[in-house]
Amino acid sequence: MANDTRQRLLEASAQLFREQGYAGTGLKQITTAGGAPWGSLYHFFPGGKEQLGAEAIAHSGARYERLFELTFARGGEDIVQCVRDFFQLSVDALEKSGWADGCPIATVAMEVASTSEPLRHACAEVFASWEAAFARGLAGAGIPPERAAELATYALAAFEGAIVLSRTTHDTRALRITAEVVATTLRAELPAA
Amino acid sequence: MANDTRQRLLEASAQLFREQGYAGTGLKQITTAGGAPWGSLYHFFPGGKEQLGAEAIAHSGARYERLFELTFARGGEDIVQCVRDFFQLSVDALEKSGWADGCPIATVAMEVASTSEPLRHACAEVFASWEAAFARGLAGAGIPPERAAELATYALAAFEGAIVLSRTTHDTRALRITAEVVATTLRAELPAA
DNA sequence: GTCATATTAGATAGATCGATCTAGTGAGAA
DNA sequence: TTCTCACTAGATCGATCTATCTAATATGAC
Repeated sequence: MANDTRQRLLEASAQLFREQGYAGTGLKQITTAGGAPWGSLYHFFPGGKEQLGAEAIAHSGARYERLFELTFARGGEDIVQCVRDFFQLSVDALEKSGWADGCPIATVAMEVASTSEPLRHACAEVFASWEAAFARGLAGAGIPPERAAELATYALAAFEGAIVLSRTTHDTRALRITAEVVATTLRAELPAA
Repeated sequence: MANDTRQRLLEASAQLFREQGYAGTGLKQITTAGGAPWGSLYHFFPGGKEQLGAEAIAHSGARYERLFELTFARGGEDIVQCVRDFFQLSVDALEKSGWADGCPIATVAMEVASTSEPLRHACAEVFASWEAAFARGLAGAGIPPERAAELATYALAAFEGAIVLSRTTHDTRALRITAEVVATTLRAELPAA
């Protein structure tokens, strides 16, 4: 068909929501950024802004999950180094984008937690998928599954919070420090080699 | 004077920004929630929404900093228990408020990081003040000042991220797990008793 | 080629946004 | 009292928001 308008709208939405949040991004801005005609927006997303939001969250979530798995797969056995690598990806992304590209959904997640149940739920599912991917990596390194799930939640929380701090302060210090402490903490949980 | 209109506007702003974010909160909603006449808003805050936002951030930040210091003071020597207590405060606040009261400024911080330099700076200052308060507590427990500053950044990041997860999932699990891991990590850094 | 459908085009509605303005009210100072 | 000034009241402005609507135009099936 050679028509990727829908995809462009989705990616423009994901990028803008990531930077400016949900309420702070207008549909007009999305169509402009996506190079899509206004009429197409409600054609592809008849549910309006909320549908666009939900799909953008899921889209960003799935892409980031692949990044998780790719990082863990590339790291092989050394799970601690994988964690460090993943933090480093965010360091690079923040610096490269001028502190715009933090977590793809955290901004929206906080905004909509008390204002839109469908969007909150979409965010919760994404976080759960990331936690699961993280937990698989930790379990693969020999940590008992139940403990791996707990540590995945912890590591994800530390990661998200470090992004909040680094993006706000325009300084990667929080991400770098948090990466080291989390890496050390996780190493201590690994089974004796 | 017996006129606390300005204060009511400030507190209503702080509460609404905390729940719904900056862009998602209208000035009309603020005056209504604060029981203040529309005309008063631009009388007390001639700088408009941005001034109101900056002052609300500083207001929330100072109040939360006192909560930090109060928790640390009450805990006496046992810094690890202080950390646990502080996480517990958030657990209680989230449950009591129906998952509305998370971090007082995180939602706004993420939103404005790429859209308003004055507001971003206000958030950065608040985070710095919390880190400093945290670091004082850790240093008071015998951790070398430089390391205390690092651990404060780490603990604050973990705390913020856990709030993001708990508020989004409507489950205090992330906060509870993160509190335990962080507490264990910090205990290992304390000088031998 | 013809027809049905998918997509685009963009005007428009109706609401709400932040901000400004003038007029009015009220309490305390002189 | 009378004056002054902090504060309130709320209409109003232009911009922007989401959403809907009708036409026009492509596109692919047959």
